[in-house]
Amino acid sequence: MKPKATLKQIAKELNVSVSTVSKALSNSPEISEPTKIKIQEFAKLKNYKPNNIAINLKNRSTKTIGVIIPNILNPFFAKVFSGIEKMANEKGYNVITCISNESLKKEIHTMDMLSNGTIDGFILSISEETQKQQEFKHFKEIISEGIPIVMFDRISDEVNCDKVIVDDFDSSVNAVNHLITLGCRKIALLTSIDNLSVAKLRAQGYVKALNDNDIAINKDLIIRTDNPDEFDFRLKDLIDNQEIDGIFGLDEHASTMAMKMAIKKGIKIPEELSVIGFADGVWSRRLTPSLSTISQHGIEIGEEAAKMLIEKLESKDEEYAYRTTVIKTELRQRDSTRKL
Amino acid sequence: MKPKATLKQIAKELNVSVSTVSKALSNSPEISEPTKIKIQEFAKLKNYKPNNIAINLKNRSTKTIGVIIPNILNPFFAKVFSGIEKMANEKGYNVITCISNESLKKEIHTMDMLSNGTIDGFILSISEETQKQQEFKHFKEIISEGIPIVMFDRISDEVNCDKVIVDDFDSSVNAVNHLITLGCRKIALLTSIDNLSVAKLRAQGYVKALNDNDIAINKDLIIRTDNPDEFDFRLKDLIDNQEIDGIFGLDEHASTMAMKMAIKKGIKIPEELSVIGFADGVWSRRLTPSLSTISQHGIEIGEEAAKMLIEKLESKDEEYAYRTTVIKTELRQRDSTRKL
DNA sequence: GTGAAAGCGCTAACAT
DNA sequence: ATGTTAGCGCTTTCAC
Repeated sequence: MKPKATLKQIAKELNVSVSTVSKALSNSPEISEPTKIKIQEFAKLKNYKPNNIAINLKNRSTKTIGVIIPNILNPFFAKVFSGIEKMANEKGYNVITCISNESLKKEIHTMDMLSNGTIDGFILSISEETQKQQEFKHFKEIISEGIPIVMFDRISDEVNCDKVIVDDFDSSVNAVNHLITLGCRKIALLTSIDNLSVAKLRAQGYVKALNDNDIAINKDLIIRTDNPDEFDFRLKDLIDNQEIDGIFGLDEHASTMAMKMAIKKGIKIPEELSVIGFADGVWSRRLTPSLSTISQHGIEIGEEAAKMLIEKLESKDEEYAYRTTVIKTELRQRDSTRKL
Repeated sequence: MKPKATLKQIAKELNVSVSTVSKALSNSPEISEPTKIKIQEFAKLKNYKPNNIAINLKNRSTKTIGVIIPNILNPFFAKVFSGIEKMANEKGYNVITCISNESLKKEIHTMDMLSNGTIDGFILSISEETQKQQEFKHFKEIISEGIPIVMFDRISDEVNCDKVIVDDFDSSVNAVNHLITLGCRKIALLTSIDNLSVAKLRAQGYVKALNDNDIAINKDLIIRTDNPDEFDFRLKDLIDNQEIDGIFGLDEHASTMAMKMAIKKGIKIPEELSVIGFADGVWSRRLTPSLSTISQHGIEIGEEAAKMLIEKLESKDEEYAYRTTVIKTELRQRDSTRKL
């Protein structure tokens, strides 16, 4: 194992000063061609790589973004993450990733660990526990320390920062309207993530669409909980005892469990029951029948968030207004909904 | 936005020297109680956090692990990643993640970018392109620079380093034996990732199991390709024209597409056809019927890889033998295979 | 008990 | 064209 080459060593071996080496390697015109070439070749020979840590210390910037994701096993977050990583890389930034596991404590701990010079800014989606407890002090503190934050998907109006969101409300109105156009009148609203801000917005969209179409809200067709087990239990009851012709699922668990139970009961999809759900990733296509989805363009969300953060980091403006970008969803009609 | 507190500033404001502040904050017994308390309280007031970059420079260690993952949208890798992140965090390490996107060039570029002091070691799974081209020079170089690597899942025998793998061969023998026990005799072998080392091992297991049970290999029941479109095309042909009673899928695309096409053709699963596939994540449970899988314990793999790397980083032994850990898989019987 | 000084590896303003 | 110096923020040895 060769010892790592440093400017100092190279300088000594070549009998020049450290600054000469530094300048030669950065191709400064101050240095004469012959010495430049000599130094550059020697450096290559020694496999010299400038120590990034030293450069970071000097620049007081790390070109590194801290990303905090509630749960990487959720394909939506995986997509957003890959968008962030892609954009960051293009712009020459690295990405330190932490998974909050929906825990407020881990979120706070992570931000504390990284906000000491390790990263230049954060991109994050608020953990479930944080949203439940409405505890946002840690975000505000970080921002007041001059570290910019970009929030995506699960945001808080209480925190002043850049945001990238999905038009959850409009998407839902649109999706439920689509079900109604297909002839559905008894549309169930199902969610197992009711504690999240996005679920609330989506549920409001459902109400709006029904109202607009003069369809009465039937509470018996609505399951809103944040407990998957309770959800499954109530879902079974709903499928067994209620008559429905449409399902609007606010999360993947809700829509897929509903399809599974309906198929088990012998209900024909889409002939007797149309299903639309929020979902990401490749799996909705693999179901039989494939699931019609509201797709959230996670990669774009990630790219946009990274772009926003990097722009902020690289702008010298102290006065930089906070922006909120909305990424439109797309209704992907597959085989769980009838064709018009 | 408050200016960041540094030792120097605190020292000046308190009319003491930098080293006194440093010692006081690290609770050194050299400093008298009163000054210690004064300094510590003032530091807390100013929200002082020691600059990590400076500490890294001093220690010539970053407590950061570089992770390179071929594709985070694959739930297996997402699981491994979450295992790595969890263990790293417990041990006080951060994780810089890059996605190679199955590209050799990106893999090389990433390793080059990070091996300049940014990270202490790597955990990675080799990209598809790298495996195809059998190009491993960059790994060897990094190792010769003294930066340890732990490879997982997709590894190369050519590279000398710690490894964490799955017992792909044995798992396959076991899974195919299970199908045979269920009475299957015409078992299809399906894969759309045939270029990967793991697929080759899994295919060998299939052959072994058939041989052991004196079942002749029927080439018409085997699809091995690395092109999903070609796979789908050949799969349709196979389902339409061959008689099969079992399917062994080496990747998620293969098993799920096979189930989808079989259901479409009216074949009853599991009554007429049993399906087992390698798969991770929650989705195999959501299919109808739910898919019986060989589950790879991705989280454990990640945890083990992180543990290995950190042990290596923290051991002063120059002579540290390379280890290969095998994580056993588990056959999860669900509804796509008959019960005995 | 406190402080001065050196040094981690690098850059850049300022000599020579 | 090359070298000297200072400094990024911190720790640590050595003086006082």
